[in-house]
Amino acid sequence: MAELILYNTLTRSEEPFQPREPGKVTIYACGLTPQAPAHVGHMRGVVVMDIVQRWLEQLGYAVHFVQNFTDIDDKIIRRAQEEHTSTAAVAEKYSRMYIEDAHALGVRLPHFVKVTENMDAIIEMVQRLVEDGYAYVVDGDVYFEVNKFPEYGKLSGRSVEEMQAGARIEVDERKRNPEDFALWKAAKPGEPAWDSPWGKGRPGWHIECSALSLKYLGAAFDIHAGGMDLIFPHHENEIAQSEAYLHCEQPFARYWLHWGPVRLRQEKMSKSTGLVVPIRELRQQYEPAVIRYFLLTVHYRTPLEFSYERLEESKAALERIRTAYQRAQAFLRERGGATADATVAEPYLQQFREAMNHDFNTAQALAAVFEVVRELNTHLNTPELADAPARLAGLLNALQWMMETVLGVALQPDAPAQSETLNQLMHCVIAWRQELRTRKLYDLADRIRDDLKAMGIVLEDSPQGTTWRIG
RNA sequence: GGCGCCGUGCCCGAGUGGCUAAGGGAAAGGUCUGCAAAACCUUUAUUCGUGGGUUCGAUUCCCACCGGCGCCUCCA
Repeated sequence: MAELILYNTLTRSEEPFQPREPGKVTIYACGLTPQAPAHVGHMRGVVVMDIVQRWLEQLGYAVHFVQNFTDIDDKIIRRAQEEHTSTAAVAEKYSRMYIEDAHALGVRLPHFVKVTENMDAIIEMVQRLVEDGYAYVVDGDVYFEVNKFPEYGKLSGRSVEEMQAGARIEVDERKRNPEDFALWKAAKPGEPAWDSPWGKGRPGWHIECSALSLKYLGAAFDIHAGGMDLIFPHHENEIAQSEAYLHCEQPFARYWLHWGPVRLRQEKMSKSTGLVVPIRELRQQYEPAVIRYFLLTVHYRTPLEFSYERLEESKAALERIRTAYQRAQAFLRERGGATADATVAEPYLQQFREAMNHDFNTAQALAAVFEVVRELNTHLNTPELADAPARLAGLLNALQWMMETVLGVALQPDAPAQSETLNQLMHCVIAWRQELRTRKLYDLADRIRDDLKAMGIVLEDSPQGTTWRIG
């Protein structure tokens, strides 16, 4: 196994990755509250985690990846009231949409878990925190007492004193310290509620991720991931309550991975500001592969500025990769295939692996992809080298592995599937048109080309013959 | 106010204490070609926000300043 380096928010440095258990990786990512259609910012996280999972698998690990749905909270309750339906129906509706969007982007779905289906684990955890003196009960609410956990602030790099200095938290008289946070909230009339030792209520936001990750992955699982905006307070609180629960004998998670925000007009894309591009909407305009490519052009921790100009650039860049891929495929098809020889591709594969091993640097990995593309095109342009189809096949395999297997970007556009019949038909059409060109009947030859173009089939003439591709 | 991140060519965006500062998009010129498209080659940063410092040597480390952003409240 190659040495994977990843950036750990907890230590603010890059570290060699060593899993809890050899050969196995456990990952937990905070999912979303399904109460509105997902936007591009959500999808960035989804795609980043998909890449992480894919690359770990390429390194030979068995990956167990769990993600939650916060299917009960204030916003869902409000939404249910607005839509005159139940909270369960709201959560179900938007969870489905989310899964559908993720699936469309070529994401391999994680093991989803829901809060409402794991109430027992949550209550058990809160109960133990109360028993152990880390939490206290007030009027049916349960709060975690931050002062009981001396390491509070270690993830986000802030201290309780600092936070009190800049206090903007509204003071709740019933809390012992302003920073204390709710583990359990007493039910208000008309709200969905669950029985607990403290009366009817529902979990606070932070406790669910701790309870679910510990239940499904166990203490000291490998990677805990989420958007950067979750570092404080969400992940800070998760650490406090989880490590308190574990009696500070084990760390909660070994590595903390956070992806950067997507911005729109210099501001974070977020529902609260209304600056949002729903992924549904974007999917109407761009095929999933282009959206995915766009998300991968920047390192995952860097903020990504959303713009249609950038998407157009991504589209053009992907087009370049696909053209080379299809030209090479067509060439090999004509030769009846070849045994792959990977020696030409190996330096680029090496470059690609190094980039991915360095904290999943997809932007850098794409440079290797384009080196392969150039090499492929050069081979195709040079008849004497083109006599080495084995090397072409090797490059083609490398390209396919990089783009499709690892990055998950489809090299065949969403178009009618290429069938053997279509291949044969195109073979004939090209032969007929060649005959016309030989007889200098260019009007007819051009008309064939134009008509096919209108159907989405591109013909390209070169000294080595005519090739076709869908595009 | 506190904590943290960032500022690289026309645009986007990797990166490193010293090797030609990746790659993509765009533009211009060339090659190929019946034309078109694609492709290939060349050109667009003696320079990496500004000013100091450390060092034999800094875009890369430290400090200050300017500019942008994130978090401190729900947030992917």
